[in-house]
Amino acid sequence: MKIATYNVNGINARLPVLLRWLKETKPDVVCLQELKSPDEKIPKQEIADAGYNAIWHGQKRWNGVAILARDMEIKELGRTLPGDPEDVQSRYIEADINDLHIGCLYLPNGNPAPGPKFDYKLDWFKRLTGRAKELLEIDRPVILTGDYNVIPTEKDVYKPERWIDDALFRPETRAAYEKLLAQGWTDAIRKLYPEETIYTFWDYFRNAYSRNAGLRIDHFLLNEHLNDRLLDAGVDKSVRGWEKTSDHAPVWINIKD
DNA sequence: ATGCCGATGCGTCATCGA
Repeated sequence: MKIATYNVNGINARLPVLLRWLKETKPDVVCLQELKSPDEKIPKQEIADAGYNAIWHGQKRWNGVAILARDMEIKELGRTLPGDPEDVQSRYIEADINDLHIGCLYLPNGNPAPGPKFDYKLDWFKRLTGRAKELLEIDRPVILTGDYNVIPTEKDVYKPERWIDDALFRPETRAAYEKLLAQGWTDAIRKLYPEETIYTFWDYFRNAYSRNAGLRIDHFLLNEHLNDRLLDAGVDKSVRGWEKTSDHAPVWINIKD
C-alpha cells in the first residue's frame, strides 16, 4: 500500500497538478496540507471523479488538511489536537483506513522567531507530542505524516548556516522533533536512506529548485507496528518541476499490506 | 542580504508561507 503526503499550497490553484499526480502515481492514501480553502470550496467532485474518497478540515485563506483514500473507507476520528480549545487553525485530521490509524498534520511555520508565532509552533508541537503519546498506546499500526516545518538535521538543508535562526531549524524546534521521535517513532525516509541528501521543499524564488537548494520538512513517522512492513519511501521530486506547481513535492512510503 | 514567488480575499494591496 502506497501512502503519500503533499503540501499543495492551495488545493484549488493546484488542482490540475494534484489530479495529474494522482493519476500518474496512484497512491492508495494521500494526506494533503495547506488547502487554503473553506470546506465549501474544496473540489470534492473532481477528487471523487479521480477515484478518491476524502475527508477534509478546511479554513478560509490559510491552513487546511485532508485525507484521501482510493477504494477504502475513511473513518474520521478527530480534527483537533487536545490541549487548546481556543485554537481555530485547521492543521490536524485523524482517521482509520483499513488497519491503519493515520494522523495528517500541518505544523505551524513559527517565523519570525522568537516571537508569538514561534511560541504557537512550540505549543502546537507539545500538543502533537501529547497526542502522539496517546496513539502509541493503540496496539496497531499508526502513521503521523505531513508538513512538520522541521529541518531535523544539517543533512536536511542545503546550507545549514543560513538557517540557524530560522523557526524550522532552531534548537528548540529540532529538540521538539527529537523528543517526539524518542517516544518510539521512526522517520521512514531516514530509516531507509540514513545518509542521502533528500529534500521535500524548494523555495519558489532564487531558482531554488534548479539549484537544488531544498529542505526536508515533510515527514513520515511510523510506530513499531510498521517496523517490518516498510518496503520503500521516496519523494516525487519531478512534480516540483511541473508548471503551476507547489513549493513542496509529494513524499510517499510503501508498506506491506 | 533579501519574501526575490505564489495564493488568497472583497482586494487594486496586505498577509501569509519557509
